[in-house]
Amino acid sequence: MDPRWLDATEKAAWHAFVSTFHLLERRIEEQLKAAAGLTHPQYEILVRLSAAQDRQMRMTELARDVVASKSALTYQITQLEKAGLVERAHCPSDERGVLAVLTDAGMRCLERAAPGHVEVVRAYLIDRLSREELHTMTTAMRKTERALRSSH
Amino acid sequence: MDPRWLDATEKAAWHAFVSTFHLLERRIEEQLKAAAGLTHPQYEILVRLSAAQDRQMRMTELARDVVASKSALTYQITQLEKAGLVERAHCPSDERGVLAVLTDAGMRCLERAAPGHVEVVRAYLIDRLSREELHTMTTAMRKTERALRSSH
DNA sequence: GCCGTGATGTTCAAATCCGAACAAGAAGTC
DNA sequence: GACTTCTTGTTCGGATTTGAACATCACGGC
Repeated sequence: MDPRWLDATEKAAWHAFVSTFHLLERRIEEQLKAAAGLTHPQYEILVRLSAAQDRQMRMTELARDVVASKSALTYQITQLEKAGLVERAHCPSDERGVLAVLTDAGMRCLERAAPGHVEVVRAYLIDRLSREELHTMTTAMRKTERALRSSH
Repeated sequence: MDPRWLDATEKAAWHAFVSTFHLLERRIEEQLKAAAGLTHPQYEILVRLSAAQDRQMRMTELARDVVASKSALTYQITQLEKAGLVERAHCPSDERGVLAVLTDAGMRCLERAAPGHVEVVRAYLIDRLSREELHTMTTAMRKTERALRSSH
């Protein structure tokens, strides 16, 4: 039986989605590298930690949040630790557990990088969309996110 | 002066966008690897070539289309060449130019992988959105894409 | 024609990501 | 308590990406 191919509208939607993401990702990497010597994954890690209770999070939870594999997170936390932006700590409630803790230097680094980052996200995405469009996009993305997270 | 931070709605939109893309990308990689031993970038290359005049394209143009760096494309074309899915040819009109040409084996490989790929894109994104949502998302993505492409 | 500027594609080292394999601890069952 | 199963985080090898440097060729002005 023949698969249901994508029609022109659907193809356009998919293609625009993928291309735009990659282009935006590039611009973001460029900005973060210049402003604070960070990669996007690293920046995302710092953001989550800064928003977390006591500025710390379990490795697995953090990996889920930033959508990274466990090994990728291990690598990035090691890098951030070398840079003095994050520290590892034992988890009191679980002997196996490791906590990633944001240091003061990490917080300052984040504060230095954040304004320029937000600027880019605004300039190329957020500020170009109406409130209506923004809401629709969020709804759409959430549907897909839920489906993907629940099916694994 | 203080930057205009993202409010809750904007932050939700941005976060949903990034997370969803990464999750979907993972699922796509998984499907393509299982179905045809391809990565997503490789699949995208085959798709463009299959749609191009004479199933061939200049390296630079192809790189722009799939949003890859020149060196990344060189690497992937080499991989696809080893697999017999693509061949390199001299460009008649430009002595420096290189043409990537889709082989018959490449076409067959694409035909084998495509149905399952479309299935995933449908199941997690396209079929979950109304025609209205689809259109809004495309418009939104295009605005950003244009802005990013024109500014570099 | 010649020179300066740009474009094209490749190469290289370094950084990063992934997945599988692994050791260690938690959690549930009997 | 002993056993099985699951979870946690790391390690390792291999694959991929990036950006800079490079050689080659195209193109415009003069």
